[in-house]
Amino acid sequence: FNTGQGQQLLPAPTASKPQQHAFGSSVAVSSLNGNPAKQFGKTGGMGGASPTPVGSQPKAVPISSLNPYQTRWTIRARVTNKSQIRTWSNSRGEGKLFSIELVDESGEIRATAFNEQVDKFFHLIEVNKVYYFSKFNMKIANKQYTAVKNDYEMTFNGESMLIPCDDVDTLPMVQFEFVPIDTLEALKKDTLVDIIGICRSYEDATKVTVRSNNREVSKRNLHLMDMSRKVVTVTLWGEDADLFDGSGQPVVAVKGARLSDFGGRSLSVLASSTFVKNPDIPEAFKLRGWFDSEGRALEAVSISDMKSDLLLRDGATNWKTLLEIEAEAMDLAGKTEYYSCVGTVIFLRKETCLYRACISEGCNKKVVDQQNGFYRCEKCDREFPNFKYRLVLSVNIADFGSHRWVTCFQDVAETLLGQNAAYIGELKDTNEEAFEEVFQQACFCSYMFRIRVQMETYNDESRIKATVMNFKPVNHKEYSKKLIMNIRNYAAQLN
DNA sequence: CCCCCCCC
Repeated sequence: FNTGQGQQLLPAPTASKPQQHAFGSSVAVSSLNGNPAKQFGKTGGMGGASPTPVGSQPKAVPISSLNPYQTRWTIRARVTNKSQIRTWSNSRGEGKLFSIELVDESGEIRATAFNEQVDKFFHLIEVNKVYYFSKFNMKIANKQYTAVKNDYEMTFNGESMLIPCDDVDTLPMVQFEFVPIDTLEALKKDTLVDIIGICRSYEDATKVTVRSNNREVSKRNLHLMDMSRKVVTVTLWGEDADLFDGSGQPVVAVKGARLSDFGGRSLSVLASSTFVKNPDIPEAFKLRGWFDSEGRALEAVSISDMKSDLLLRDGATNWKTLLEIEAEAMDLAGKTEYYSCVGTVIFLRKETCLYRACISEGCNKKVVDQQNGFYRCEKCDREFPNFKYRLVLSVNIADFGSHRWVTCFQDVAETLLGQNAAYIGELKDTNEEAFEEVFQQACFCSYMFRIRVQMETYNDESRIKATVMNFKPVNHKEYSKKLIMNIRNYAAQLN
């Protein structure tokens, strides 16, 4: 067993970072998989080839001192999270993996095991237990995918060793860095955040069918409120959704929830997130006290059910240029994205914008002219003596870098054209000049658009399907501010 | 070497 003692004489690059004591809170997590590790005690190595000599105690360095340039070290850390085993298959190959999250007094780090290492180590590791870890590979962590606060990650290899250690009370539990709910609006979509709130209310679990794989999965929304007086909707998935009991308005803490821009701002609890009900931490007690004394009486102001026009506010969300939308559509693969963009209407496809729709309430299906004064709706399986015009308007919008066809349905198209569908239909049938005029008026106007983008595939050919959800006139003051911010950000990237 | 995490 190598203690890596020499390493401690070297400067530890991150040991003096304030982050090591910046952790707000620490909590024990109950293990989700009842999979007790064998207790080899201090003298037996697990997984490694060489046993530890009797009576010797590995000398541990702080997690915060780990880096890719020093390899002979041992850390002593508590396992605060352990994933399930997952398989993957992509162009670079396939395999299986699991990962764990480790905490000591100095910080935290994630470790991932692949393939043979999964077979060797998965069953030996138990959540909340403390182990000595040595002989791991180190690599740069991709912060995009983890809420664990470390620049590096450990990877299990054939030499890796872990030795169970009697629990050390001084070792912290899960580490949170909570952000107040009212600050979520300013954060980028997809950011991973730690959140704590009172579960003020919660919905029943429902089944949803996942578009990409046609699988059914449970989901359940919770509504969390914190001392910023704001409420955010947090979605649980699968078994977590089915098993959650929110009775008694418990405190809920999540490490590594993903920020979405649905409804404004909402959160999704991922498989990699750590979810804790009524955590034993000071923030939870403070929140409980605040809620019981005053929070409960406050009106719930949600950041997750913004009116759609508010989604066009700057900072609300996901601004892109048309080029960026196009570039990102490539890896959309069956998923849906929402973007905000500024563009100018450069063309309207007026010839095909109207269709004759079924008049029964809420149907709107296209009807077939029976040439006998009646119009047949296949969906309703009925014939009617009349129809109503509805709009499906293809609009070409342009910005400085690109242009794109987008679809506007009924209400959005009526607003864009400044006339209702019935009137436009009437003009088409009776006054071609006035009909033309409507479209000329609508052309070359600039707007802030909220656009839904999906990748559609017809016989092996993919194309971008874009729908305008809503739009509003360009607020030039707001837009200029945003452009100036972009320039600052680009300049910062160059440095 | 993963990094999918779903739905409105």
